[in-house]
Amino acid sequence: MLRLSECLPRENSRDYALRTFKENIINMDLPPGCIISESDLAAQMGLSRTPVREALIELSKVKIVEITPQKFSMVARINYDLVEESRFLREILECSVIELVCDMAAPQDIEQLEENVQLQNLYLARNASDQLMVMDNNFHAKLFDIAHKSQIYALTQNFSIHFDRVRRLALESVKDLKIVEDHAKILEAIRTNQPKQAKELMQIHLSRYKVDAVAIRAKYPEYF
Amino acid sequence: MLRLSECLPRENSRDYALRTFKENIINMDLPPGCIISESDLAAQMGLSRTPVREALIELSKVKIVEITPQKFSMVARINYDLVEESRFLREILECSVIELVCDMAAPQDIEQLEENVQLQNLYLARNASDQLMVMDNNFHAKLFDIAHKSQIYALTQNFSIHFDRVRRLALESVKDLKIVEDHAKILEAIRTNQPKQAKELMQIHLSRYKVDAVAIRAKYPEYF
DNA sequence: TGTGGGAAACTAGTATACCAGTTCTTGACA
DNA sequence: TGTCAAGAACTGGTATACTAGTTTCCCACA
Repeated sequence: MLRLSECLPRENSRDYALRTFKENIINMDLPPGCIISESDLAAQMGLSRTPVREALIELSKVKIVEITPQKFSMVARINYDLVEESRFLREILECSVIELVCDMAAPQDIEQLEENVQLQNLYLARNASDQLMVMDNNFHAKLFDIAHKSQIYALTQNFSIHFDRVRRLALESVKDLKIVEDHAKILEAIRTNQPKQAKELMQIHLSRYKVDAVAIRAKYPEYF
Repeated sequence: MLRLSECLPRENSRDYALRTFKENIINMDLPPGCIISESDLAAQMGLSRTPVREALIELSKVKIVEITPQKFSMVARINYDLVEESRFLREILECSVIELVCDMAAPQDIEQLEENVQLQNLYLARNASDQLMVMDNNFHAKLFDIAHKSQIYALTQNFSIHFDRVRRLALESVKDLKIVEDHAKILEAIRTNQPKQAKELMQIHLSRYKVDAVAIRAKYPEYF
C-alpha cells in the first residue's frame, strides 16, 4: 500500500506521482521485488493511468522499475552492480565538482553554505534527522549549483535511488555528527581555496556511506 | 518537416518516436528554437499523441525540449552552459572509466576493441563517415561496458545531444584520421595496462571535439 | 481423476476524448 | 478609426476506451 502525501501547489499529477513513487521506493513501502500495476497505483492515488504511467516510464529508464510489456511491472530488486554504478557516479561527480567550487564560489555562495551548515548544526542538536537530511541534500545540490552543473545533478537524482535505498537498509547508520563535521570542513576548504584538500575531504565524506552488502543481503534476502 | 525512418522490429512506438526526434534534432531538421506540437509530430509520424508525448517528456528532462504547458513546446535553443555541462560530464566519465578499463579488460574485451578499431580503419579508408561514427560510438560504449558502467553510459546519452548538435555545427570538422589514431593509441594503452597514459590519451581525444562557440554563434545567431 | 481448451481477468501499449489555459482573430460598438 | 470583448483555434494535461498479449482458472471431456 502506497504512503501518500499531498499534491503540492503548481505540481502536476505526473510529478506528484513521480515524487510519491520515489519516496515509497526509498522508504521501502514499495519494496524491491514488489509487483506494481499502473491501474492499481492510479487508483490508490486517485489519478488516471496516464500520469502514473509517465512516472513509471521515467523510473524504468534508470532501472528502478522494470516494465515487462503485457505482463507486469516490478520495483527492481537490489542489484549491486547498479548500486555500485550509482555510488561511483556520485563519487566522481562530487569530487570533480568540489574542485571547481573552490575556484568558482562567490562570497554570497559561501554565505549560503555557511547558513546551511549552521542549520545542520541546529537540526543535529535537535535530533531532527529528517530536516538534517534535507539540508544535507541541499548542501550538495548547492555545490553543483555553484559549479554551474545543476543539470548534471538533476540527471543523477533518479539513478541515485539505487544507492539511497540500500543506504537506508544499512545496519550501521551513519552518525549525523560526522556528516555535519564533514560539511563544515569541506566548507572551510572551499573558503580557503584548497581544492585538493576539499576533494580529499569529499572522498572521505562519501565513503562514510559505504554499506555492508553481505550483511544487508543476509538480513533481507528477498530484496535481491 | 520531420525526416522519418522505419520503425525497427520489436521497437515500440515510443522508442521509435524518441529515436526519430533525437536524430532530427542532432541533424538540425528540428533546429534549435523550432516550435513543435505533440499533435503535429504525431500526425507526421502516423502515431497518436501518447507515444509522441512520452518521447517529448523524456527529452524535456534533459532540457533538449522545453515544454510550456498550455502554450507551446520548443526544441531548446543552444545554451552554452548546457553544452559545457554535457562536455564536462563526458570528459570526467570517460577519463574515470578508461582507468578502470585498464584493470578490468579481459582478453576477449581487447579482442573486440581490436576488431572495432580495424573496422574503423576500414571505414576510414572507404571514407564511410557514417559507419565510422557508429563504430566510434560503439568503441566508447564498449569501454563503459568493460568497466561495468553501462547504465551510466545510457544515462548520459540524451544529455549528450547538447554537445552533439553543436559539434555538428562546428566549422572545422574533426579529422577522422586523428580519431581512429586516438582509438588505436588508447587501445594500446589498455593492452599494456597503462591507466595514466590511457587517461591522458582520452583527454586529448575528447579535446579534439572542442568547438569554436563564437564562430558558431556568429554564423547561426538564430539558434541561440 | 487427470487433462486440455477456452473464457475471463489481468497486463502494458496505443488511440481518442475531454479539460483547462493561452493566443489570436474578428466584429460590434464607441 | 480605435478599442474591447467574445469566441474560435490552438496548446499541453488528464481521463478513458480500446488493443493485443499473457496468465489463470475452471469446466467439459476423456
